[in-house]
Amino acid sequence: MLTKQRHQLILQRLSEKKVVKLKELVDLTRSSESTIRRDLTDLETEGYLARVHGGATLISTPDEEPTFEEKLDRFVDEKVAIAQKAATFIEDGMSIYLDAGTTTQAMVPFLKGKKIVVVTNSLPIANELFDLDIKTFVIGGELKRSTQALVGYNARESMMNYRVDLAFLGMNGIDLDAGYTTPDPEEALVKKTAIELAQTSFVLADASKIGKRTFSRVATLDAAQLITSSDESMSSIQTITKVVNAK
Amino acid sequence: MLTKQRHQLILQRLSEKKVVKLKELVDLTRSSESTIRRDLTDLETEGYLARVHGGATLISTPDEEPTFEEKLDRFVDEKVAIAQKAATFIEDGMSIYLDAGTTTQAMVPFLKGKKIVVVTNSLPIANELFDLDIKTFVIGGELKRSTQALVGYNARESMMNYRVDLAFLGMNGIDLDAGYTTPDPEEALVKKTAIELAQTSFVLADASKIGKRTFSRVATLDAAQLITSSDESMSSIQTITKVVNAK
DNA sequence: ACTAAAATCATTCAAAAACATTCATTTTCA
DNA sequence: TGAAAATGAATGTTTTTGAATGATTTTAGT
Repeated sequence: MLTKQRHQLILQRLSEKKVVKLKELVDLTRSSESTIRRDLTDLETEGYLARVHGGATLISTPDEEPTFEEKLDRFVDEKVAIAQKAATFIEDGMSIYLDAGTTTQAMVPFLKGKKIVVVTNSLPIANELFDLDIKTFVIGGELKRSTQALVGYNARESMMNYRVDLAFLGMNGIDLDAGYTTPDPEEALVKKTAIELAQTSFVLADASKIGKRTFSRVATLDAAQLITSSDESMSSIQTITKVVNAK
Repeated sequence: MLTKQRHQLILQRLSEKKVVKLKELVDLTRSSESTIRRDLTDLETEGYLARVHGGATLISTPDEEPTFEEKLDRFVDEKVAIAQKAATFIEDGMSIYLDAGTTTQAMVPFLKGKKIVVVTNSLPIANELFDLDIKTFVIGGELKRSTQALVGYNARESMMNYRVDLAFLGMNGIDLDAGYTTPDPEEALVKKTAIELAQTSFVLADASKIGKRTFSRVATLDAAQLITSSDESMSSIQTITKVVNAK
């Protein structure tokens, strides 16, 4: 593989994911660690990226260190764009399911004023919806520590009482072969159930999730439309399910 | 996971929750305590957060005044006394139900460290339990505006999946003739169900509720023990059910 | 208020991961 | 063909990490 091509690949991957691991690039380009290291050093001296231990990240703004708020914003930008796009599918009178997760949570502000009913398994989302005065149903279940989501068998049981028009799900892995995947089996069960009870399902995922596969299988790609802002592998996924570009 | 990524996760969580516990971040990032401590010290020196004992907090958190309502509540001391008394009935290994309400919520601090399982229909209580690291199940249902409680038919359905040793309920009216009453029929349904599925039930009520009667009948007085700090009409109620004095 | 127990903390250390550097080999291109 | 450039492996060094230890703070009980 030509040096130019590798550099191109690296920068592309970086612009999508904000940070890349060295090992990741080794796999991606099928070249040695040494080579990737050299590439990263070169690209750094050319000002395209910043090396960090374990890989590289996008360069910070040229003039000044971004403030705390700005950094957060940049991190959230992609999620918000996806969330906003997702919210456009919601019409007055609909009932929707909002899965736990930062991307789906980003949808909440865009629901303001809509005459809808929301079902969710996320405590933070329920709290936000409460503030927005939106009719909200919370499913039962065990409160999971890391994500403040309600999961497990009881959650599934409780969900079966609802039917929604649209379901919006976060996802950790989207892969052509593996389909939609997430690390925790109990969360996977909840997501799976959500897809079952919704008329139409959407998966919200930023570019970093595309091509990834994690432990628990949720569904095949055709079970839900994908809303993302990644161009990468869009074309191949599009042969299986509908893909919405949030840009 | 790359250091940069951890830092971003930490800042993101922090901006959402205002304060984070170290343990929480360990769960979230799946890295060791040591690593998180190092991250926090780094981020602190970079000026992104302030470390506090047990975790970290946003740099400029204007500490919230106790709300108008809280200040106005003359019964706050009484509530705490009742809550503390109620908590003494809970032993390790038990499963308990905590009804939504300020008095039952006051029990939560007294649960710290107990090896129990809690079922609740209250979002605020679930949030507090989350911080205390107590195994928590939330029942499903509609989120009621005024109390942030989950109520209604679906709540009842969802509750039927659990069996608890003890149930602790708030109540608006305790009257010799009318029994236990509460204003909202949907909440009454939930309370009634809780009493059904618990082996032993307790009603927590300050003096202001004694002798009152409100719209919806929950149960007769003998269906639950009463924990109160009122001497008034204690004697007459005692002929019907067990009364615990919290003083 | 005081003491004991528990939780959290800073510090240290060894293992693991990632690193820069060197060098022999392969590729490229004149 | 031969020199320059690029590559990958080998080496020893540095950084990062998680566990262990004891110190410190917080909490609970009297």
